[in-house]
Amino acid sequence: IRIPCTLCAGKEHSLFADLPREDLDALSLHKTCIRYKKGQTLFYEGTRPMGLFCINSGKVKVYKISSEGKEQILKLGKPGDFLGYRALISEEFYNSSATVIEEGAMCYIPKSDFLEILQKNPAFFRKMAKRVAHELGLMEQKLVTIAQKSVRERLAATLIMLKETYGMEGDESNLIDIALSREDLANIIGTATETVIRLLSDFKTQKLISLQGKKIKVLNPKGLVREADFYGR
Amino acid sequence: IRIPCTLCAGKEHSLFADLPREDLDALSLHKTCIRYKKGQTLFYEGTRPMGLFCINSGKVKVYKISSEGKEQILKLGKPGDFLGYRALISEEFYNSSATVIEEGAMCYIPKSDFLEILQKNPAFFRKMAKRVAHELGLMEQKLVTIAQKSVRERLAATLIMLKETYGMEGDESNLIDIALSREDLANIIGTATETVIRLLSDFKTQKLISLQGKKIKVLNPKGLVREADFYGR
DNA sequence: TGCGAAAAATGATCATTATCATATTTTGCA
DNA sequence: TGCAAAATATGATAATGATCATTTTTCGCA
Repeated sequence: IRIPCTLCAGKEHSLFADLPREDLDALSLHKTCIRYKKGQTLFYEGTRPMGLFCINSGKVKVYKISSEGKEQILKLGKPGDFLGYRALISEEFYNSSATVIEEGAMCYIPKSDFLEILQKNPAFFRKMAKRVAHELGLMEQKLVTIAQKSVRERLAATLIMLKETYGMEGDESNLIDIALSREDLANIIGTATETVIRLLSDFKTQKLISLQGKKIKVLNPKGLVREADFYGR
Repeated sequence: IRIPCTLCAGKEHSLFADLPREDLDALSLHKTCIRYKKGQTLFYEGTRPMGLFCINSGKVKVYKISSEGKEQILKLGKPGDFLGYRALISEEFYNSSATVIEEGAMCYIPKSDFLEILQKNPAFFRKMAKRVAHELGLMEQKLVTIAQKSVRERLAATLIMLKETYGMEGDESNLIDIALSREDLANIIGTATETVIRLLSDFKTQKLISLQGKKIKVLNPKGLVREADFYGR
């Protein structure tokens, strides 16, 4: 399953989008692509990064484990997304772990190849720096949300976000197409699993969502947005 | 009060530490340095950055205002620190505001000069990128702390951090030397002012800290660390 | 130096959410 | 296909922390 980066389906929407062909070839040269099953881990918090992951297919959660052993999900990765570049650029160990939540193929580009392209292509380096700076902004926003919004508001906001990012094509666009357990959802929001379950059935009662198995369908996006913002204050 | 960057006291500990003289001169060329009083604002969330701030003296809080109007402090700035580079590198508007909490002098380097040095000095650009990536890591850690630790634990951890960063020289090293109101402290931790006040007097009862006016003295750092980690779990 | 406003402190009460216990349902897989 | 384990669901209870009210103290400044 070794597809050259030049032919990768996710390329156009990725950070590699407008890399010149020779750079892409250089990155493809030593890369490996492996299929990962659900539950397998790409890298562990506290270890040294030796390369860059690129998600060809499947989905990944990136998370930290707190001192009490609880998992906090920082972001979700989908095809075309890169993982591990923060640690490469900051020259630190991984500060989070990444585990596959939907089986798929992951490419792995050795650190040296990636750093070399960064070095010799200033435009690409600027793009990476811009991305990291953007993500810092996102993370700051997430922090404020967790610090100041109620669990109910955060769940509503997360469902909206998931619908935007993982909504299916066409008429099923309201179906959130990602295999998240209630526990995962709780670990994104920063709450207990039971609380998520209760609030979901609340939202169901309010006809904001419907639950078909573990898949969640958003019936009333505007209503959810309202829940996310104030719910009546 | 216009000191050239080459002679600035904070330079050695700042991101400008090992810039060549000519670059420093170029950055000094059009910079302005103004005294700001407590309460004055350097920049507002949602506005376009036109330059880079450098704190010569005084202290600054960087914060976001949530939709409910509550303030969340993201970081504190001290002499030698830069503010506003995230937005310049990500090419976005400011996503936070910065207000002076202890009067002092702030230098302002026009965006164009800063970007020019970034462009022509790749080592400096790498250093800036490394810094932003490092800060992203810090912000992720803060998010986990807010999501998973109790207010008591977070307050203890914040006091430890403040002691490390703002402890005075010599024998008064346990005195936290920064003019933070109880409300500011609450806005760092993400809680209500009254809760901070109550917990502080708890810590005082436990002889972990003493309160002299608004200044806080850490009497038992190890005890505070224990509070920050588990408090008996 | 003293006044008024802001900040800090304290008390009482309430809401949200965590935790623990226990069904019930779903799912992976032998 | 069926069984055990995992995930989901629901209930009861407790704890944490927010909010509102009020008093006391501190501080800026005229």
